[in-house]
Amino acid sequence: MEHGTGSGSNGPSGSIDKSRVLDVRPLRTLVPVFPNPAGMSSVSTPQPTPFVCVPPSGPFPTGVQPFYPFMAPNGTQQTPHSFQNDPGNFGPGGSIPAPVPLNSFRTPTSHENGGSSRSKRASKTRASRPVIIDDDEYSDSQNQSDQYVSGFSMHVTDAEVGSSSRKRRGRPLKRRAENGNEVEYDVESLLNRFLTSFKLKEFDEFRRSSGDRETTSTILLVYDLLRKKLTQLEEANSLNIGIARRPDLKAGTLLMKKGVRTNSSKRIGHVPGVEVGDIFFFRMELCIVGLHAPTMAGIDYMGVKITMDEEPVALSIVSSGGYDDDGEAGDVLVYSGQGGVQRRDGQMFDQKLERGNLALEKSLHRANDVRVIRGLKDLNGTTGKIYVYDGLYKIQESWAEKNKSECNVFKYKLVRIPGQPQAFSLWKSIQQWKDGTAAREGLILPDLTSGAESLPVSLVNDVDNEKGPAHFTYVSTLKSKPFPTSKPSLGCQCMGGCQPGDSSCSCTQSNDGFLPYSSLGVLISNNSLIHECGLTCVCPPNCRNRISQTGLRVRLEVFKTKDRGWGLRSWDPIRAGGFICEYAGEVIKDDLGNEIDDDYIFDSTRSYEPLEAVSEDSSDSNKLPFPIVISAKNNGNVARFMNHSCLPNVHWKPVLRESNNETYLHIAFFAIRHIPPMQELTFDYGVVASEKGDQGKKKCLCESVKCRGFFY
DNA sequence: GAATGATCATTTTA
DNA sequence: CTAAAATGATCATT
Repeated sequence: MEHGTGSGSNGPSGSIDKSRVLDVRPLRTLVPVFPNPAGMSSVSTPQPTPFVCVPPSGPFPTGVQPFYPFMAPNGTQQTPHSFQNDPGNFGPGGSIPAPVPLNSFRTPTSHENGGSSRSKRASKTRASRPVIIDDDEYSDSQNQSDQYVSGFSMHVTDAEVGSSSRKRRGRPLKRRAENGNEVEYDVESLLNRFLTSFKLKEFDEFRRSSGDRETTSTILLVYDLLRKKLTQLEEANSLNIGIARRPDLKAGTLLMKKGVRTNSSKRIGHVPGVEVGDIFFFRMELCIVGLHAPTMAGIDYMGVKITMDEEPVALSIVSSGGYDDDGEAGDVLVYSGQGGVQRRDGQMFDQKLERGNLALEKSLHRANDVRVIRGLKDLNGTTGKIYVYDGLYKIQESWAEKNKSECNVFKYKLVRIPGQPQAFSLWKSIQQWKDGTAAREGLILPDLTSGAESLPVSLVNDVDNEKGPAHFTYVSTLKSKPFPTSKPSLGCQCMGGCQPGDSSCSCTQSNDGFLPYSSLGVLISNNSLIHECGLTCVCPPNCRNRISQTGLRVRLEVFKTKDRGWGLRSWDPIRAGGFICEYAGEVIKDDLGNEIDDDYIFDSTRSYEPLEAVSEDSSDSNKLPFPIVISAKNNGNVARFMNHSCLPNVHWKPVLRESNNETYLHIAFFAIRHIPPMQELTFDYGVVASEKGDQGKKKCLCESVKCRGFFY
């Protein structure tokens, strides 16, 4: 059966000439199907697209056949195993197969009502369902309903509405409903506050269906805020519940329901507002920016009209990173199809050529671009994944293999389109620098801190001959002078480290009742001041509330920039809220009125644009208690190399550590957004009060869209 | 046929 | 390790 699939009916040559397939570029002719904002090609950006508007000469020009499964484009047989066992998908005896009929794929309606109308309907469905719980359940779950009061619940929960078999009996319980509504209002109003302050209330249909850089970054920021807030609330409540919840999904659902998403109209090729190399930490993040719509499935696809018929084409895949064998350069990916395993009992079946598998097969023959998102193990977190957008690939071939259970599994070989910025391959290089199998080009010093930090910091120059920055003494922490406190602090008594939801922890209380860091050590507090545990606290050094005291957590490198002197960047990915470093140096007195002539100054008294328009502070105690000016000219750490940007990816927070009658103030830097490896770390130096005139003003080279043109 | 409701498939996350 | 989660495609029904 190796033959017969192609020859007779496949046109003159009997095999597909790959170059011709590529030459035809069938999908270019489909451009009208994917309306895009002017100037935004839906197809691979680096490719020249001179004939975008050429009318189609037909859906299947000569030499390009309709779909034959498992025929490689070059005509070699890629069908090692028999498929005729599956009469549903293949024609008898290996003749022309009959895949799932194309008309079974629903026509996507015009893009404007495609996504949004459906989601409207979904929410209507939910809202209209009665929430009725019988008396027994109510009394049984008295405790639970108390949790709703103290904790949070978005609405009177999908879980109850969706899965309870008891929901139709009994009368609605007012009290329960009220409780639920009250709580719903809390999260609802929280969300509304976010949306208002980020001006997402009047999020228009255009930005919803097609994004841009600012839109995606705002949406991701709001998602992160919301997710963190839900995490915080949930953790504080976990003593009561003790069940794992999914703040990532809940935050996503809330935003989706509000229509706060972008690129909701599906498209082939790049997604506006998402750049090759961007990283994500949750599948939901991929959904809300439209990079990959399914929340769980690994293959995203859409129906594409081809004259009368419609066929699915693949849009993007998320590789889980488990069993992919990639090429040496990281530009090849072998992807396994979906299905074939019963989730309940783990029983395996042959995979079927339907859904995503069929779409990939079609995309192989249509030669359209497929976005690839690489899922990698997060070495920092224990279980988490990092998703790297690795740009566009083309499917080169497909075949089927038998797995251990003797079931057919589809395999798709994807090859990265050349000319795109480095993404996944960069990760591979970095790994090699770390394990010593490859040398970092331009390396001057393996560790400029000479062991002063917990991790080495490389000094690298791959742009010119400068051998390093001017001499300074590396110190890992601020020589902070204690400030007297009004109230003596005894410190907390958390022997095993501070835990969320512990109302007896005095450090938690100082932070408005919530620990400012998540279990992964990521900043989740929005307060403008962080109270960490101090000398008199009994908790151990690895306490979650001592993040800024525990030294570097990411592998940094000081590097020579093209035009801004030395800069700082990270070999490791940093998630939003991740701790980077503190600002070390000497606290300098400015009250003598001395002019500070120093390029290594941190000055908390400058005015800063608030990062979050939403202030969570409940009291004045969370305001910066005293101004601080730090010089890192003679003594400093990596922070002194961080350049200014008007659109920064790092921000600072004042951190207080109290002990007895003294308070130590430190300045800690955290990631504003997810930062991919090797992206320069920058923060906003702030603006000097106007009465000081233009002194110290410098021309800004940050090149961001928000650039003020100068900095201090 | 169109509109709607119900179910299913997917796999990540804690 | 297991359970639970959300979306969108598909199926079923009106």
